[in-house]
Amino acid sequence: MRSALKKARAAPTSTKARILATAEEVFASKGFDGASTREIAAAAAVNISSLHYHWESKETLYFAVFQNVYDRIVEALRGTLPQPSESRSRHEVIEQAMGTLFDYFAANPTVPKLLLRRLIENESGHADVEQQVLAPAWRVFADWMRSASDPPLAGIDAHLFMLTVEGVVLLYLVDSHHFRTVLGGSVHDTALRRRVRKYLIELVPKILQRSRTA
Amino acid sequence: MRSALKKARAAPTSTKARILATAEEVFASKGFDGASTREIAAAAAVNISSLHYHWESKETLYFAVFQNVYDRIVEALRGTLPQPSESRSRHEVIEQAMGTLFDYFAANPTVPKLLLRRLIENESGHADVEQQVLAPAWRVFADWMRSASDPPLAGIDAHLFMLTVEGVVLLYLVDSHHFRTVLGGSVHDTALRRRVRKYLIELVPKILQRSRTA
DNA sequence: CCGCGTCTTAATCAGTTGATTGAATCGTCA
DNA sequence: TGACGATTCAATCAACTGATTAAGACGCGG
Repeated sequence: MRSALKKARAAPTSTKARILATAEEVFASKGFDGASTREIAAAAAVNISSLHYHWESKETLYFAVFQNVYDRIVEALRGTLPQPSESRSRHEVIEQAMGTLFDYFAANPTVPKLLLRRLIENESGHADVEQQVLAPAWRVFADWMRSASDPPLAGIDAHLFMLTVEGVVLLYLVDSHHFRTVLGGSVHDTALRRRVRKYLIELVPKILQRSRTA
Repeated sequence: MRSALKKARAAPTSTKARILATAEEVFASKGFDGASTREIAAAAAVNISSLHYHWESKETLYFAVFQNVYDRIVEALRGTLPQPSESRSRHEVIEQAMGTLFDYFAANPTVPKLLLRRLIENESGHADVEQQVLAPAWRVFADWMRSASDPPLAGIDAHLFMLTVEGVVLLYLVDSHHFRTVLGGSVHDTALRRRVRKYLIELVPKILQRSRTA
């Protein structure tokens, strides 16, 4: 698991960055309640006091992890987000966004796990993190979708579409035993990953089609 | 939250059943690590000793909850599962299964939360529960899909299709703050639920279409 | 060399956790 | 009445939790 992280991003230099990266891994695999500060510190080869030196509490560290994750997602998606003066075709934009999202999640296996975890947590107290970082990028895309007036985008509910895409990509990259059983292998195996990636990208135009019965 | 449960199934009579139902709610909203046996017992208005009288440990209770949930899902889906001598059209079967699944999850809000939680947990130790209860029903459907040789099902990867359906339905019914923000309301509001339900059912034939670029 | 930010060490705090004990109580069925 | 399963009660156990304290050590720029 350490190797996957190294491949995805540069090894953290400072102690603070190393704790943050380790906390991301532990929180992703065990959740907030399942992970203990002592375990995180131990996994990062760092004293617990160092952890509390940089962050006020476990909760602070937890949301620092998410802040960091969201920043990286937005950065990864920045190139694919449509600009006001945009020449690419809709299909190009959407397929590229889907592909980028998929590749990023595949290269950073902790991210889909964390996002899915956050999706189930229901304390609305800390919704700010998503609101401030993720929502703006999301809104750009939704506005762009709505403004495209000719088929095949017209008549499609932008909200439902994007939640579907978001959800499907997320789900396929949570490498659970259930998915491994059904798919007959890990999504992080090269061959299978390519197949799933192709499937998901080809899924987008299908979803965007008008319903025949509507 | 208690009212939704009452609507979905009859109020549990025995103490054991009441503990099980309460544990399902608490585990669904707080997860295994986040829930304490004391809290479950208190919520069920029962002494902790009663809990340990019926179940050996917290973990035993946890998987008893899942055993129960899986049984109910299979039972709810039983009527929609295609029989060997089946006269209904493919579209009918699939749309009915999708609708049934959606309605059951909507009426039992704890279920999608639990399933999604279980999807992230990565200790493969207790995969047996799913293997024994859920996998058989799943296999019936997959075999049936594969055996349907004429379009529009031919050429579609049954595994990827079913995981997609499974995932999308699950995700839409986890009533997270994120989804509430994006959708502008709870999925458990009647009007919105109807819209999402229609969208999802109409999604199925789209997904099943052959890719134009394939 | 001094000072400052970083980090370590070790000890300790009160609270919660899952689990167990042994005795007492309740209802019901024979 | 008696026996038995179900349930309660109060107390206790060791282990772990997040967090804090105070003292010291390291390295680096001024």
